[in-house]
Amino acid sequence: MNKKSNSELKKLEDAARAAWLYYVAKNTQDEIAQKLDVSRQSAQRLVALAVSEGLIKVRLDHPITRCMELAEQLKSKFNLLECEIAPSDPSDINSTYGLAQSGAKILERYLKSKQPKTLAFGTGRSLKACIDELPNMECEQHNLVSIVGNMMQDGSASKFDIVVSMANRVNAKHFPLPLPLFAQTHEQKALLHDLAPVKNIFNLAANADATFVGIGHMTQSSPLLMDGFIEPEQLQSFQNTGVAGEVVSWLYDNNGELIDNSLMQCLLSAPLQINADKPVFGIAAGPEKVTAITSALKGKLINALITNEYTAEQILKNIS
Amino acid sequence: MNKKSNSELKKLEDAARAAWLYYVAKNTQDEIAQKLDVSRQSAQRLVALAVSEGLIKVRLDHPITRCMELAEQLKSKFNLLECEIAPSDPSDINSTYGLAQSGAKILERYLKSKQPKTLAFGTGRSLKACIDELPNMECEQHNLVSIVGNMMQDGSASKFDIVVSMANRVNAKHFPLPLPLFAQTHEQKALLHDLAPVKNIFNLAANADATFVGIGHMTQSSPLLMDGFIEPEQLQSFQNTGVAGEVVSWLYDNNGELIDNSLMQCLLSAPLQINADKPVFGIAAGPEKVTAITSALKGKLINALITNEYTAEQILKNIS
DNA sequence: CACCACTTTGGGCATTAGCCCAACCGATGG
DNA sequence: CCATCGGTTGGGCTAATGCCCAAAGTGGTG
Repeated sequence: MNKKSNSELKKLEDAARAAWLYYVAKNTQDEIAQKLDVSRQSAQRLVALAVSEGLIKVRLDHPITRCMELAEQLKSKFNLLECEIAPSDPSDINSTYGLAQSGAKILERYLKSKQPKTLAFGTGRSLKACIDELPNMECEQHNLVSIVGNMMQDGSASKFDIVVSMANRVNAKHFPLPLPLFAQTHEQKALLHDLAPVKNIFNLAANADATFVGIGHMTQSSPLLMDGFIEPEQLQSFQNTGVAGEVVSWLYDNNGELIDNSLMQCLLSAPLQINADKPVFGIAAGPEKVTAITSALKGKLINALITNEYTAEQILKNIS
Repeated sequence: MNKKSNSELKKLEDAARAAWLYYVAKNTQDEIAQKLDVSRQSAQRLVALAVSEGLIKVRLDHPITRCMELAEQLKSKFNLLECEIAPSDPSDINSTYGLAQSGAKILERYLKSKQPKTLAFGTGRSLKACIDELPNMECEQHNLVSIVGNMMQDGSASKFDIVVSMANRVNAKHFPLPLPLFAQTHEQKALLHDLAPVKNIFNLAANADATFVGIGHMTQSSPLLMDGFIEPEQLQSFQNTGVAGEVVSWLYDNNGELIDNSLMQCLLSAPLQINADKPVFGIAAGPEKVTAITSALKGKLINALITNEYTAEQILKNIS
């Protein structure tokens, strides 16, 4: 995916120049146009390109009091190791702007460590968005481990594979889990889990310094359904049998108790490991996710949370 | 030092919110004003406050960033009209790969102008490499002038003659300087400089819209020595008498002061003309060149610079 | 070489941002 | 109670920005 043609790279370089002049040197687009000898409109396009290509990262460096209070409350209610709340856009509760930046900030903290760290990752759109907010870094000392299979049924790699795209960006050793999401049978599952590389990956994951997972919900827009891992009828049956959400595809009920059914018995994801001092971050926000997040917190499927102001408020309202 | 009154803190928080809505959630200031229930102007002030308080961090995630910063530093330290820094290959500090492209880009900017321009040129390998990076163009409106003799002692044309090979490529009117590098005597120099075509060329050069020169260093690989213009003993004596470098064969010391000796008195190159608004670009890079470039900058023998990242860093380290 | 499809360019225009300034507010002291 | 003063507010103006669209350029194909 990093295949950019030479002319595209050249253009990106110009875009970076333009963006630098614009954001860092505070030039107007007119001035940039002069300096790069292009028209004003082209300069504008270059700046826009730099932004849309993600060359420009904006970060807000202020502890917004309200968010900190919410974080504090959630931490104490659910005994969390960490909790980060991004501000919400009050007029658009569905917006997850900001979540990615907050997640990236946490990730960066681990990545910047000189000590080698092992970080484990689930899947999900929010998680992917965090990766996209990471700067390019050199982190050869760390290990990135996938705890959920990255193969689609047809053998292609999942487009939400976190570990690979993250490794591209931060240049760390990475261990994608070369398995589909579900096995066909119990026996196959046992077989696959007995493979040496898989055992090694699970072992790394079990001892990871931090784990980052998305939290899937069970409405019509459930990620499992959207990405074709389950059928609409299955989703319906999950909803009917009280499934509240999923974490690395482990389904759980309203109390966060893992559900044991035939599907789960074929699930190839690493078992969820929560131990006292290693954080397992759930990353999710939005009205649809509130129940799923609340339940995951109740069942201690996660012990750290990255969400936004709106979602945090709803979670606290849910349990009070 | 962080003594902020309560109301100031409150204001900062609003500023943070406004800035978040502006930069992260991409709201317009009007929308922010509505959401925070202030006037549009106040919203603008809040955003400006957040920026000036450093709450907003903009990062540009592209290798070119470093180059732009270095260029800015050099420009302000030496009061340069222009400065272009090409990225260096970190694993090979000697490589001048990229320098030629950067130089060609600047040249092209002048050549693309519809207005007739007069461009003056010294000699040098780096400069030649820039020419080789130029695309073929039709530039009949421009004049290309040589400010250094292109004749070898035996009457053949120097292989580094810039103006001729450039004219071949861009099809512009050109004025090679039909003189050797050095005259035999003062009298001969006066005679040659009095020739009408030479006077015309010097006149054009003195009023050139931009001048491009290489920067020669004084180690064993000095271009003057390599090309047979001076003898090893002369080089040795230059080194002993504190010659730091040369620009169009004008020798100068560590402070960029021109050196006056018998050889210089016979030098036929055009005098160096630096005036406030016409750039004289020095083009050079590499560890051997650092001292020569630094001195030329100090002495204002050049007022614009094209070099690479490594060299720029060394220059800045040299003078700090 | 002409043709078509696709991209890039820059003029024109509506929207947005930045800033000056007069009016206003509220605390303080006479 | 009023005068003063530092600071804040929002009207109004201009510069800057973002975007549409027609036109020019580019590259691939028969």
